[in-house]
Amino acid sequence: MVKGAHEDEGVLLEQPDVEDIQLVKVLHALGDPTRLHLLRVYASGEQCDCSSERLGVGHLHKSTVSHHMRIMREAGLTSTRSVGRNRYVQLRRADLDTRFPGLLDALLKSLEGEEL
Amino acid sequence: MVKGAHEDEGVLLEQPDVEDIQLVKVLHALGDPTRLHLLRVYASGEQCDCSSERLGVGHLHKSTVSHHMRIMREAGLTSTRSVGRNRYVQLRRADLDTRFPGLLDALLKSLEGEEL
DNA sequence: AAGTAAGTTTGATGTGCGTCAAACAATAGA
DNA sequence: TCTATTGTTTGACGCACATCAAACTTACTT
Repeated sequence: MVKGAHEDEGVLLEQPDVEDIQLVKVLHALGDPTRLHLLRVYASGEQCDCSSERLGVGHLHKSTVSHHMRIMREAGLTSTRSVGRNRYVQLRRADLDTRFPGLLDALLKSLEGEEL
Repeated sequence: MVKGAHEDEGVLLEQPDVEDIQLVKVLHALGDPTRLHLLRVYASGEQCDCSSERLGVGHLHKSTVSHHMRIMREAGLTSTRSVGRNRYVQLRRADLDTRFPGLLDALLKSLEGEEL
């Protein structure tokens, strides 16, 4: 229904304002192999459905994945839209670039070819 | 004794090789307010004596500071030389730039004006 | 040699985290 | 209206971590 894609619909889950994003929380959120992997996934795919083998976290319980996504969202890394019974997650690239210029790019570049 | 400064003397404490520095460990090491503060200190002062009010961690026990410095060293962030009964710590700028180009600069820039 | 100073190490403690399982909520489809 | 699906929430468990205190090591000083 509606259209084929999911542009702007859905309800945004709670997330910190740009100016409230704290570096130490961002780094803490990324100091975990699973979440660092998820960062890479969200950086590749524009936005992405959650809890699935497609995220490369099929070995984890869905509640665990949900937990990780909450931490990333509350750290200000990701933005989640709830549409229907799906969640669409995307990186807050613009916000992160505003708050910490160059950091995200450096992180993603550092992540290339990194084993987790 | 010897000369006035401490250029190359001292014994290097154990630290990972450049190619063994893992991003996730670096980020985990920096996902803590105290260690993020220490990063800023080591970035300013070329190298620096440890365990003191001068580090801005006077509220912590010396063993706690030692613990944090060990974690940063084992993550590959810092290099520690033991000379006499002092430790001299410095950022592994070149190594970090080799391993993760642009990351350290972005981190330090993001750290400017950041409250911890 | 004795004492002092700088750090590390070990042990103990409380807290937070990653994980799973089960229960719950909300929505889509029959 | 049932039923299945998607994801969150809560509780429990084990493990890691930040912290302090005390003991230990090493080295400078007198």
